[in-house]
Amino acid sequence: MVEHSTDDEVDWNTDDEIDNLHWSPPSSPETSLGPAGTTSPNLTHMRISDETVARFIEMGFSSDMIARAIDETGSNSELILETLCKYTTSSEASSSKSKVIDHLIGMGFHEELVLKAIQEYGDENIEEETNALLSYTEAEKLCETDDEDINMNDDDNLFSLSSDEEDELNSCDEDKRLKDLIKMDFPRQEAAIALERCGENASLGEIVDFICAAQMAREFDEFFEVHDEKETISNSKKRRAFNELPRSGRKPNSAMANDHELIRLPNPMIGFGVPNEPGIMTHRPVPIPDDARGPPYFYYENIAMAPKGVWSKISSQLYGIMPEFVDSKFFCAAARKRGYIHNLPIKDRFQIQPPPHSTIQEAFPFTVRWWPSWDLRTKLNCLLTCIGSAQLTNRIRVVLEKHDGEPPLNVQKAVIYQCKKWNMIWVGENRVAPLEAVEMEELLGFPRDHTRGGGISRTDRYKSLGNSFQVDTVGYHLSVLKPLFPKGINVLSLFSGIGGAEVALRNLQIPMNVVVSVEISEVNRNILKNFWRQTDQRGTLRDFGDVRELSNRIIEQLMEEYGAFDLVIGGSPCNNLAGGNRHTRSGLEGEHSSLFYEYCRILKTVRRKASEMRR
DNA sequence: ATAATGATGAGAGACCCA
DNA sequence: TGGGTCTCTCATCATTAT
Repeated sequence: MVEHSTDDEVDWNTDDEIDNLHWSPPSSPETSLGPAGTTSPNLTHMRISDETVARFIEMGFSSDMIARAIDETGSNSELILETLCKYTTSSEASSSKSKVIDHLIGMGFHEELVLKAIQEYGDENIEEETNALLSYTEAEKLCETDDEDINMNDDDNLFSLSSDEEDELNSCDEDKRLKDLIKMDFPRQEAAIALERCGENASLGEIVDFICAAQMAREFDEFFEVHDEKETISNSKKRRAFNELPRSGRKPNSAMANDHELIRLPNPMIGFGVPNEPGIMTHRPVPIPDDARGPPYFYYENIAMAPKGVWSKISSQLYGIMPEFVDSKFFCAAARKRGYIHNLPIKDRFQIQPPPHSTIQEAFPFTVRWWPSWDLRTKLNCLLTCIGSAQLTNRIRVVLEKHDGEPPLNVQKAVIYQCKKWNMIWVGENRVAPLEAVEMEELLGFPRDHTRGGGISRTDRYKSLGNSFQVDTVGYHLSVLKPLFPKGINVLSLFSGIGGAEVALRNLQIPMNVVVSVEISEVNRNILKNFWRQTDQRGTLRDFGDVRELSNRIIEQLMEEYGAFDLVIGGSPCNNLAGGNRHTRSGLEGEHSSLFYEYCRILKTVRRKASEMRR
């Protein structure tokens, strides 16, 4: 056995094994490793006893919250309990005012309103602040509506609202169309909005269609009691505000030069809320525009950490709806930071039961025996498409075996760096290993062996899993569809992959009457077909290869054959957006990621055809 | 011919501290 | 508040093995 080394004695730069293999992180290895990002303190290694932790868990607090409370208060169990209670009652886990501000701004509220709310309610209670902000927003909407109502009453000519001379030139034609619509018994206000939204070139039929779609959408919203009718006029203003106003002046951003670089990620990344965490919202801070309301509903997904400007561009192409950024670490034991743009209601979401294990140790109990006390991870990083090499795990074993007992800090740091980088877990004494595919399936919420067999190679299996949805996260968002479609749902699933959307709907027990799936990979299509057969689905599964070959005509034919789609769901390729891509991170216009525009094309075709069918 | 393997950083947000 | 540092990221490609 090699003699124990001190930190000073170990020189990684002169160690042939280490130096040649680029073990150490690029920055200074002397800095202490602290829990950050997706990692949090391992409860079993904290200063308080396991019994105390177990007692808190029995009391219903999540391990994440407990870890955070310990972080903040130290080892005094009474203080920890007090802090935990504060979390649950005050809905605020962060003591930092700036974090609160960032979080609220990340939700989509304007900074001015956030500061006002903080001033009135302090920075301790996000729930009250959220309510206050919603009140402000509602009040603002009412003012805007009133203003426009007054203007409209003051002058019968709708276009006297605008000082823009160009509008006035067109006012005669639009005025005639407005009168036509009123004669058709449409409310004046709705007709005016429709005229404004559809533009001067829209036919009367298209405007009528717009109004019908808006009315139908409102009926759904009323069902969920999430929408105030008076907000309609202000939507376009809200959208402009969302896209154009600086979202915070507190943190100057060099990239704020244009409109497409203003969307910021919320911290914590919980979107409109996640189970077991404070801050669940029942109203969107920025309402969905009339022309984007469902049905049909749509749900779009891509990576959160896309290059600057990408999400603004995506949002602008999808009716200006604000993305909901969620990290799946709040749903399972692995991080997955993603943005979702959808027009689903957000009230009364529920989690698929049973929920997944929330820590690595709970998900993979066999690792606990081998997990060293100096590896504080409780959550894995994002599951990617590649795994760590066998050689790397061997090097780690060899180096650790040189040290009897706990290795020196710099060795620990180097090992942890590699474990985090390659998402490896402890499977034996001094032995780490990348996740097995079946373990990734479990973390992502798929049935065991969902991707196993049927002709897929091991490499492709990892690739498919790395590209997939986290089922529980998506399922939580889709759960609101369950009461809406008790008799089943027609789904258009684009970029289906291994069928994350389908698995989520199945877990939610929402019957799938028809699923039209579009997926370029044959092995992935086969995986979905196998799932369909294996789960005894009664509905119809149709599959297509390339989205570019799904012409508008084919879409219309499918809708005539099966009826309108109720949900269009999919995440377009992220290859050209992902941070791990060294070669072709060319942004949304890249070879693969530009297929996003196919999603938009298909969605618009589906919505247009659906409205025609309604008529 | 197909599958497995290992080498290949930059970009951007989070965090820390003066 | 701003600058420095830490941290993480739905990957691609050439080479080697099967």
